[in-house]
Amino acid sequence: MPEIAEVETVRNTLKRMILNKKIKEVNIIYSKMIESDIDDFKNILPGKTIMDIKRIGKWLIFDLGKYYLLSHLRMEGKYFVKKHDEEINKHEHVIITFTDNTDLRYHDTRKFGRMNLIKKEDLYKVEAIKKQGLEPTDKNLTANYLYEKIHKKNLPIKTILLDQTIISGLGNIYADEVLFSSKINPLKKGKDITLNECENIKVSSKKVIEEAIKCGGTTIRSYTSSLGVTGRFQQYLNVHKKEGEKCKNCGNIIKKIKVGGRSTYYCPNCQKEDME
DNA sequence: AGTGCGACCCGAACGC
DNA sequence: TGCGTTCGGGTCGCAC
Repeated sequence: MPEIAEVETVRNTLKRMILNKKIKEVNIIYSKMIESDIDDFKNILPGKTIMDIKRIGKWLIFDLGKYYLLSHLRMEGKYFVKKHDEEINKHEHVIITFTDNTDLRYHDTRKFGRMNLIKKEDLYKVEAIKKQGLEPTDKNLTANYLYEKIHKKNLPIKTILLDQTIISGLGNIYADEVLFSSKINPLKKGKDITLNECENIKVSSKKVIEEAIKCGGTTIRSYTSSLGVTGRFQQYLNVHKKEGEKCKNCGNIIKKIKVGGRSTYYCPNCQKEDME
């Protein structure tokens, strides 16, 4: 599933492929994908040039000059660059055609992804963007910042790590990996997390995300990043999707549980419940 | 305010 | 084998 490392990989790949291309026309096949006005989307995009591609948390941001096109891939969103005359795949929902007759095609089997065309000055009026917390690589992400955000919360730390308003960009895969690396039980409540553990979470999230970005992200289940790029990080996963396998650290069997409705993998020995 | 949970989707995995 | 059912996963919105 696209988490911060996957989105970053998509961003870098797309920058190489479509930067400076000029939009000729837009074909919206599945209109629920577009959160902003559909007519604006069709009318404003033609003539615009892809000036830059940025990212905030898991949001991909196409810089079009006066406008930003925001794109959230949710679980299975991908981009492909194809020739305009290639047959349209049934999971391709939005097609942006450039003046050189290549397409940027948004592909999403689950149709969960969303796009939003906004004026640049309105970026921080978008609620989801405004609320984004600090990224794992942000220098301002400190143990104290985390401690302040979570020490009154009664929620399991796993659930807290998925909250984008605290740390931005972690999803279900990396949250499990960060907790394993921090040796914290996923069910431990926010209010029971010590400052020292916050330091471990900070260090681990930075390490896990930087490694994952270096590998081009994780390819798991149906998720492959765009353009045939296959992430290599899955071979470095320690717990996620490893139920029944031996912990690489201690040899105990990795367990799978549900936390806040989400599948959660952990080592019951390395991440004991009563450990501080 | 904080928390919990269903809805959104549909391919894959599972159960019989 | 074939069919019906359940699951998963990020985020939002609503209920408590």
